[in-house]
Amino acid sequence: MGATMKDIARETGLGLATISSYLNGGNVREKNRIKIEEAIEKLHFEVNEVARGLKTNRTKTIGIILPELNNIFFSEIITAAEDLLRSHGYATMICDCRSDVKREEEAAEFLLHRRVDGLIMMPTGAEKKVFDRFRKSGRPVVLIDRRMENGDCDCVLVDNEGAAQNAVKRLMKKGHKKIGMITGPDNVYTARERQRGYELAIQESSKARSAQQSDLKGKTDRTDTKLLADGNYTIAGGAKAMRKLYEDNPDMTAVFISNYEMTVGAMMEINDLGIKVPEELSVIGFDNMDFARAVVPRLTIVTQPTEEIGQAAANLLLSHLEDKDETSDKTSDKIETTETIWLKTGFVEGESVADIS
Amino acid sequence: MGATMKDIARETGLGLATISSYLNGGNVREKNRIKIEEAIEKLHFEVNEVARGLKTNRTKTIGIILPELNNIFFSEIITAAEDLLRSHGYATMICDCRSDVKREEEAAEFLLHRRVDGLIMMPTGAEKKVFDRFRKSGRPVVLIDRRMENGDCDCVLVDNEGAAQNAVKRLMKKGHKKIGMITGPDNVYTARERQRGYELAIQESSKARSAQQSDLKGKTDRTDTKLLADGNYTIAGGAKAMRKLYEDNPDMTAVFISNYEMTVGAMMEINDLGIKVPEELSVIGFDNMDFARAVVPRLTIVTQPTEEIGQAAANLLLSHLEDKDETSDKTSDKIETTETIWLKTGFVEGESVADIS
DNA sequence: CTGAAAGCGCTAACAC
DNA sequence: GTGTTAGCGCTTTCAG
Repeated sequence: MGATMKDIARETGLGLATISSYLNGGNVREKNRIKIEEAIEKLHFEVNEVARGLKTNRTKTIGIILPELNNIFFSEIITAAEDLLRSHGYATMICDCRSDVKREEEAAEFLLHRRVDGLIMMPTGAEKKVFDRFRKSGRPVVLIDRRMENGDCDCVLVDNEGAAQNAVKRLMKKGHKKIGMITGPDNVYTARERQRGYELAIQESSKARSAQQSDLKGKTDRTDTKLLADGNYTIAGGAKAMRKLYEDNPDMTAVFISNYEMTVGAMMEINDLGIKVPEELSVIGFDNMDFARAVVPRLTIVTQPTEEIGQAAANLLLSHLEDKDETSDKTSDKIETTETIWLKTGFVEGESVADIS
Repeated sequence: MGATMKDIARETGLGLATISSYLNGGNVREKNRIKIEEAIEKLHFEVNEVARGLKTNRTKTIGIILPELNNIFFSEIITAAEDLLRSHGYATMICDCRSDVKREEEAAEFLLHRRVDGLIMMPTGAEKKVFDRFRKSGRPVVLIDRRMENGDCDCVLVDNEGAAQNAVKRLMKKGHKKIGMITGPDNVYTARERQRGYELAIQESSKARSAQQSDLKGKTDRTDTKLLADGNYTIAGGAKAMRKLYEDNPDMTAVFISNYEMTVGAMMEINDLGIKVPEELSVIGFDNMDFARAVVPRLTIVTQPTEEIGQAAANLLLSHLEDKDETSDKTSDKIETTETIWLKTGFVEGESVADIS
């Protein structure tokens, strides 16, 4: 098959070390450099990264485990991460676990055998032990989007709570008081955070009101559970939740939907019910600009900085990888502190929120 | 780090060949088998696929090059292919070339160095030489979606022409005569095919008509170019093309849009123009069920069997890979005939086509 | 069925 | 700087 270093050593009459040195950016005498380059050209030599990996115990490959590749939110993140990683010479092995915990574990096992140098993971339900074997063998792990329970692990997160709180506050500023929310499943980290943001906004406003109206003081206006409906982060769930909210709350003037799939579902249902947006109902959705722009009226949405998330994860990983290359083996098992990067969400105004103040 | 075969040989008192045989499914004496399994358990041994790859010259890794990971059509294909490949023990290295020919070449180079066993590629603009180096070194290549010009290469294609023709015919059956089409860029294979399907349908119907009306016989009714508008396969392009068609053809009653992005763009424009679908204009779009269902009225669309495309590509590749494992080295350079798999598109009825017959 | 030994293509001391 | 040498962890003859 392909020519090896030995071949080009023979061709040039030089030793293996010289060739290796050349290939790795070392100093080589000018005329030898030319000879080597000619031989490489002539023999179509290309380094065998597999052999190099065996020797250096570094595959220059990053594993990525995610719940669903076929999902705009994740694929945007991966695109950014893969791009950055590859520009640093790293390949990525992507494993889609279809939101299945068992498959997720298998994927981790698979990547472990492949000896990837590091792991980026958007956990489905993985327990700590799943990725702890990576870290025990000195390979860095970066979590995205969802935090582990006992999470002493690097991660890149978005301020879900703040984003939801902000969205709801904006509705309030436009005079909305009865605001519904379509929530995600309880067992998903981001879903809980977003719900908490909503609740904080509601509580804050009721506190402000009770401060003004002294007669109401002390009376705590808790979240009205009728205004919450679980949409399970799916299209069908979002549609069903929308209907429920609408039927249970005739006086609701606005709804906040906390992920993209549910936003699609809710819009379908809104259309089926013949509700006019924003005249009869104001809507704030989540993620995916394209969809928001294709709907009538254009949707006001919370956006997540997918590109930055992917880049942040890749950079975090790369910094660990490069650290390790520099420090000697003796210090490599020093206790590393974990880092959490928080990124801000965005907000894009459409025409789906009415001012009723 | 991890234990090696040597460690478990020492632990069990057996030779390396026995361990290797066990690991590769060979026959091992029962009591030795147990000893080996215990040692593996105790030492947490796991095969090093990198070393194995160096020895066998087979990395069990497939390279995938695609124009855009962040695209539902491609990501659905990849998801299916990756799934199947991984169930056969193959990892996938995905390279997103951002629809850039230069990046595409770099990706091929990159994967070549990584010694992937095969390549799945959805070409952006790659010339034959880009992947010919794979095939020269005996590694199979499967092309998806777009055919190469001088294409003696395995590929998985969809009957774009037939799909477009069928869509237009369905419009005709409902009484539509002035049917517009939003086309893709000339230099993309699928765009040309879809346009040809449209033209065939138009020509066929005019022939049928002229057969009935003898006075028109011989008068060839060619495609009316005013009814074609290039949308560049993008959202913005689709919107612009929609507007042009609408302005140029006051009597147009239906439009066929030939990819997903342009469908989104066209819908945006249709909404901006205040056109009522299907009362004033019938619409047939392309790809992406979710979008079709979220729009009012539900869109009638042509669908592509993305899952099957991915599976077909993976299977084609796997069949070559397994062939090679079985034949001896002497026969491995036999001339292989290339195979092309054609898949049928689907059609999902929505409520965006009116019967005006 | 099992053991010994060679070697895949590369890097990394170590001498010169 | 450059050549020599010894492996990285595995598979694979070849004997026994």
